[in-house]
Amino acid sequence: MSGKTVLIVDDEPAIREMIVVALEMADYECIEAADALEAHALIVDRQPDIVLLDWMLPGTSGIELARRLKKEDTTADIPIIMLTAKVEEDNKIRGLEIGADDYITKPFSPRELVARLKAVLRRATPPGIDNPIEVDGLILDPSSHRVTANDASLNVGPTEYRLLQFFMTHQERVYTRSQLLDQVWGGNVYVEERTVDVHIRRLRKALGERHDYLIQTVRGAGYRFSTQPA
Amino acid sequence: MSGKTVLIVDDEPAIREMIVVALEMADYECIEAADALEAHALIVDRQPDIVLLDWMLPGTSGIELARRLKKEDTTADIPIIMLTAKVEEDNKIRGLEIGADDYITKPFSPRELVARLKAVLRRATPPGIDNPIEVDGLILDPSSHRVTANDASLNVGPTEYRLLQFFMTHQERVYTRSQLLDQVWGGNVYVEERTVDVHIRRLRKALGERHDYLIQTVRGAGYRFSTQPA
DNA sequence: CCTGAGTGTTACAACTGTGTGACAGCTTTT
DNA sequence: AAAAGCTGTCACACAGTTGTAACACTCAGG
Repeated sequence: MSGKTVLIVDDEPAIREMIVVALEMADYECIEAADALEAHALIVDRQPDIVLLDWMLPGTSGIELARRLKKEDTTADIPIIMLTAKVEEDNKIRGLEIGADDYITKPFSPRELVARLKAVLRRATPPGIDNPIEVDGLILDPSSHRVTANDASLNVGPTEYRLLQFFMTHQERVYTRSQLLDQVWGGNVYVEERTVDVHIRRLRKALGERHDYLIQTVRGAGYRFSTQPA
Repeated sequence: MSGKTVLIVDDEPAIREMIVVALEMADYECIEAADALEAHALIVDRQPDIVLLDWMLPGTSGIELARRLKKEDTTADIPIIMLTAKVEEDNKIRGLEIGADDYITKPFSPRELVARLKAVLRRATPPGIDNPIEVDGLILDPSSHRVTANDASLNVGPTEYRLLQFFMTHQERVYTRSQLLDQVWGGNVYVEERTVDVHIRRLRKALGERHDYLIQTVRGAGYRFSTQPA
């Protein structure tokens, strides 16, 4: 039915096995890795649709791997769900900042896992080399690298384009300035957070009055792309 | 109190009867099925909150039914507790057992059964930070940082949002102003207790007449979030 | 009916977060 | 080499938010 491939990265064989069973029942194809290196190789090789990544790994930590994946163009679009052992607020936030698309705290039920997986896969539009996204007449077409509204091409700068693409593939969710810097600018650049504001402004301006409502400010939190007018 | 519906699937009428008695004493509504086919029909028809599923069934085995339920979207979210006759140490079997949301080995005490049931049901709707919480049409969605009623976004300020989130994850219990300051404002700020009153007022106003009954004053004690109109 | 404590409500000044335009350094195009 | 475009940062303007005080109201007990 779905046939999606899931990479499970955890050093505990028992946990991997449990997840594999749960996911195979839900008709996912599973591949496994015990450490970050093996995981990285498998990701490049097999290009899974999503990665389940344990927080604690021997050697390179899970978060380190996540950061690296998000940095490389070929892997940046693969959704990541972090598995964390304890309920750690800091970890959660750090994980999301780095680019994990969701996180689950152990212990979790297989049902919960599958539900989250589905949600993330639904949300994350596949790397869409040529998968135009359309929202309320606004069209972003990655294949032609163009943004269109009412058959008229909009003049959108490179950064604004990436920003818009990220937003359109991650709608209805708030992102902090920090998260946006990680996701759109790419993890390890040092840029002021307020810079995001400026590019948001430029993006809104480029979208015009017809569509600028899509980029919404969430005071004290960040920004959100939503079709529902705030 | 709970009124949850439990489907009991077992081919032994005596065992079903024992379970029914135990669960009805704990205020669960019970429906029964003797085989997989009957069970499947009842699940689709009655949408129970949880399924108690015997491992060994005539015809289609219990695990077969479980797999099918998890595959179909309309039933995948219903938790399953497996009843197994023997203790199987084999990893694969254990994995399958865990593939359900919990399992119990016969013989078991009624008290244990009820305890497991409660635990699974509690996990089924985790008060997780990032799952939307819904009460009487009022929805708070942390991922989009939004409060909605009747498909319309409510205008809730940052502090009111945090306050509401705390209340919705801690319903049916009174909190003093001091406790609320600790929990919502964060332990070490010096703020007058009466400030809580003002934000309660703002929150009520934001919720509107439709929902402001949820925030209840407990004279001399503090405030409470409850679905029962005081 | 009166009283005092507890709570609701409003107004407001200080504060904080965000919008906006300008600008200098850079890179790419011409 | 010049022009055009892009980027990041800043300063200032502006609007939303916050905590507090003041006053109005409610409730329980005498």
